Amino acid sequence: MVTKIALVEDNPSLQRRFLLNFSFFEEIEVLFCSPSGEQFLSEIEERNDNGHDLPSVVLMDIELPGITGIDATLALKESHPDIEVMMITVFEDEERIMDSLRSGASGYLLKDEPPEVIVSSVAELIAGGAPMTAKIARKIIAGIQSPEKNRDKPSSKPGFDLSERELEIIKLLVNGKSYTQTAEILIISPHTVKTHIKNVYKKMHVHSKASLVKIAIKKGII
Amino acid sequence: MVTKIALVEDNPSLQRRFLLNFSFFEEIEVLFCSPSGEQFLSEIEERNDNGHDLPSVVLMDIELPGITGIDATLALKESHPDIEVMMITVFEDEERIMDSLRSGASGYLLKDEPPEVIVSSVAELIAGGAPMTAKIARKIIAGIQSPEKNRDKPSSKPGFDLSERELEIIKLLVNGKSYTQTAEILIISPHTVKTHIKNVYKKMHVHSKASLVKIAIKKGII
DNA sequence: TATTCAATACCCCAAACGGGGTAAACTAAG
DNA sequence: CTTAGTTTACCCCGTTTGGGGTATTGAATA
Repeated sequence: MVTKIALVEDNPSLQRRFLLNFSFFEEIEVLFCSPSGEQFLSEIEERNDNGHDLPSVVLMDIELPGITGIDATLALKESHPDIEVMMITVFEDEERIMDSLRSGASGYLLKDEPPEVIVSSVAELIAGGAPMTAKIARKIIAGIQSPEKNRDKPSSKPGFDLSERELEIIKLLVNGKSYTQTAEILIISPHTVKTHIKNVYKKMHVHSKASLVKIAIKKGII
Repeated sequence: MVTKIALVEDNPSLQRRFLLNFSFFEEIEVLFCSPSGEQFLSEIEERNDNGHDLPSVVLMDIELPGITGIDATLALKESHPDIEVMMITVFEDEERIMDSLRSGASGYLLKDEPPEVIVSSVAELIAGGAPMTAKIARKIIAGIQSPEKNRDKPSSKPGFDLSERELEIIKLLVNGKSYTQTAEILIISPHTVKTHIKNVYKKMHVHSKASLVKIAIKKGII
């Protein structure tokens, strides 16, 4: 069975290296490769709308121009919870590992893993596993056992490149306020609130308040 | 300054004891006393709609007929985050204490506290404090330091006396589905989905999907 | 048996929401 | 000085949601 995957990687040479490596494995088909989280999410939306193939697995870099791979994962999982995400990155700090898993990634590998390991990890992921090295597994256990690092920050920072005003409006909406009520509280026109929300939806790649609330809570914008 | 409070207590003799005790303190005015969480929430909604006085502080029992005081607190905080809640109960298990605090209660006293302590705790609560006995404070620290008891159950059980079908529909809505999509997935009419949601809203005392999503996540109906 | 409850489905209607525009005023950065 | 970004505000449109009903069926229970 051929597994369709997508890459999110901004470094062109690494991108080429991945594509070359995967070309030797016929069980893997790379559908597309995006250089940023935003472009990746747009590509997914477009394919979804046009009825084109979607990947079963996404190999996601963390450090990217624009939104992080962690936020991109959060947004992807909101609209496509069935697509599996494996982080492939140079970072191995507890913080980013835990944030990735909380965002919905199921695997976590380092960039220097040999191609065979990455390919077999993709298979493991589809089989329902959670591929990662022993070293990373140990850090995850540590992360779970240190509650101070879990509390008060469900994920990382605000993220998604939102402006102050946008965050302010999100907080009110998440707390159950309508556009009209939010407008009254901030003493601006309801049209303005709507404009802000439209921009927020574009930035976060969501299409409803329910999804906004879910992601906002996960990211701790409570 | 007179502080307006409300009581939620089903035991009639305890109810009378509280009312009698508070009558000796002119800084406390008991607006009303409800024998169940549902009746309390309805009373709050009615007063809010009619422009009548709302309490600044609610003394909440946990064990109640119908929904628990913890769920009543969760629902109250969703619509009125400024109303302070102090649990007054016979329970002192870590589980219920933590659940109460997660639901939004700021104080936690035992029913055998002398009236002066309760009255001064109300003042402390309004001043921004978190009144509780040393014994309970110690249990809270323990609760925070035991992550196994935090994970996978943000609060207690489903709660709110929801039926299986209602829970099923809530899960879909919280995951971003519209009424129509939910109806298609469950192979029922969108009218039926709406009927269920109307019933859920009544049970949970919310009036929007955003609030539903928030409470559902807090209670782990994810 | 009678009654209650869960689940189903429809009616009506007004308000809220989501997405597509355009555009002005102001600030900050190049 | 020009460009980019933020905040403000309006237009259009169709869809979704929330709240008020009523009503039938089947299962469980008093």
